[in-house]
Amino acid sequence: MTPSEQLDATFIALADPTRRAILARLMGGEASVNELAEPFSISQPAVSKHLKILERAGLVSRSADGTRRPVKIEAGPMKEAADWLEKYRRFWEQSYKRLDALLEILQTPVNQSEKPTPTKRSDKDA
Amino acid sequence: MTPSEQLDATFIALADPTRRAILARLMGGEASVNELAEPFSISQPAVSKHLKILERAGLVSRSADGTRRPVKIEAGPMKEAADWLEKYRRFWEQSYKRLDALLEILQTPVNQSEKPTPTKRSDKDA
DNA sequence: GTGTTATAGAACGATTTGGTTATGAACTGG
DNA sequence: CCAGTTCATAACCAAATCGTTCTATAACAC
Repeated sequence: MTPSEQLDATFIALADPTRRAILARLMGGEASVNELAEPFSISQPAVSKHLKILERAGLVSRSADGTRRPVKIEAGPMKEAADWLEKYRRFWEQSYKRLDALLEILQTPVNQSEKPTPTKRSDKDA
Repeated sequence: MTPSEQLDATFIALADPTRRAILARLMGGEASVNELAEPFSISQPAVSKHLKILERAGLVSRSADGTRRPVKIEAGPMKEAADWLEKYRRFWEQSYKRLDALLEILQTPVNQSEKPTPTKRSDKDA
């Protein structure tokens, strides 16, 4: 899986409220499929499908334990997604800094700065 | 739009490599639709659709300028998504700490705890 | 064994996505 | 006014999502 495909799978997995709720639930510890299905008022096969999408992204793992398949949260891919977003956090922080700088410049008395559009006025003035 | 729907829209928007590339391109400054379409070898209407999804998530904004509709990146929703992921970053950092603590506990002489699978470790270690 | 429980999978349907081409609307410039 | 540019929209298609119900598998309990 390429890094881009990994990001695809992770963001797709996070783009559903049921799956985010499943992850939130799993932060409290492992859970079986039926335990996960109960509070969501959706059928068990629907939860199995969500788990497959989460598994595809590497966000959860399962361990066979008899008939149970306890689901456990995995952090790795989420960190990659967070790192990706971090790049943009830096960008918009820079933007705010640039905006601050611009506001400061706009408050200084602007007398003789550069002309934005140097229209070729040749004979009338200057 | 509820916060959950906002997160849905944001993660959906980020779950496509073309849209992530568009955002990356926009970090270099505003761009017109055709400028965005060119490097991706997809049609202009396809880019318009991607922009609509990005706009729905509030990740980009457009300003009417004649026939041009320059596209600009917006930081707000991305920050919300990053904050959401941050919660999980804290979780897995805690997990690592708990793992460290567990490993430490496991190295202390365990005498009388419950044993689910009492492997025959009778006299050597402990 | 039989029966129950836990889970996966097949089959189906409605909706959404991501792409296309063709067309229409709005502004620009001669 | 006419022509060209920029962009959005409509119509369409293939594939994926998200849900359902029904069934099959696998392990446990009796």
